Amino acid sequence: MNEKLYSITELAEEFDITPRAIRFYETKGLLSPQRAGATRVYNYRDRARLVLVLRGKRLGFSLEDIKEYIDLYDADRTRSEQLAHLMLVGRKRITELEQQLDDVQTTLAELRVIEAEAADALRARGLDPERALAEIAQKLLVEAI
Amino acid sequence: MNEKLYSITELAEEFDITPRAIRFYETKGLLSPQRAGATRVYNYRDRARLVLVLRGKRLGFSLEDIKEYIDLYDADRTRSEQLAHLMLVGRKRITELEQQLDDVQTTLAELRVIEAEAADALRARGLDPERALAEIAQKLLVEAI
DNA sequence: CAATAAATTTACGCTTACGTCATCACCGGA
DNA sequence: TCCGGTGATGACGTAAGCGTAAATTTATTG
Repeated sequence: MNEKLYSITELAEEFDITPRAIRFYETKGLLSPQRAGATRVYNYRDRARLVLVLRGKRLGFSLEDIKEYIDLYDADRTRSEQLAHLMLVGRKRITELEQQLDDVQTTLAELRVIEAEAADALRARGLDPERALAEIAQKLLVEAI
Repeated sequence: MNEKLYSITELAEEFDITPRAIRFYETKGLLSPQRAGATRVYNYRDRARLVLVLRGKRLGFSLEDIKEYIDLYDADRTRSEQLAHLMLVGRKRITELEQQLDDVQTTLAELRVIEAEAADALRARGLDPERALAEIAQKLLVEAI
């Protein structure tokens, strides 16, 4: 059986992004699908790279940083020097991410306190926080139309 | 005793930001210091608002979100609505950060695999990974000069 | 009081990550 | 053969959050 292929809009819909974004990632060297004529055709490897790109974005990385990260996977491992370099860069990234992990946890703790305080304040006014939340979410939705 | 007052540069230096940033926050309605003639003069309340702004930024909120939060104490909407809105925005951010936490951990695991595989590959070549690492780090350092 | 230093306003610039046309080509179906 | 849909390629637009002059006024200091 042939491997599964995807069109640009199929991928876009799957990940809830636009074809424009996918093309943009390509101009930045993050993707490089085959072409059938001029039409882009994505295989599972391209799809996997896209997944990495989107995860990097959620982590708050720039596309340039993401490119460096992805390039680690594809790094040349034939020369000892390259392997050592890979270890070096990998360790650096690990250190950075460990710091980020710490930051995120601290921030999360702080946000949970804020949320709890807001809920308390609403209850002190005789309101059910969840209901109040649902109502304002609804209101903002309506206003947006 | 009169309350303590601050110039724009004093505040800027204290919080390690630029006067330009502080003026920018003002144009966005986040601060509204008194004026002595044309010169901005900040009191402790203005300073407290600035602290809130910077905290909000640390937590990853937009200046617009931060404005909503700060206006909690001014209220043009009802206070309950503001509180509910705060909860809403806070929860959204919490969800994002929880996802980030997950992503960071996944990425860390992957990087550790890459690092370990590189180390193995080096050992398979009869090299000590730590030495190889130290050597290439040294080499890159020298090249940088 | 002259020379700096500090502040103000105005306004254009910059970067990242796309959004949004406009124009054109191509492919399959009625 | 004409049409609708999909895709491609420019190219300009946009939003956030300031940076960076430039031109001027205001304060401070020797």
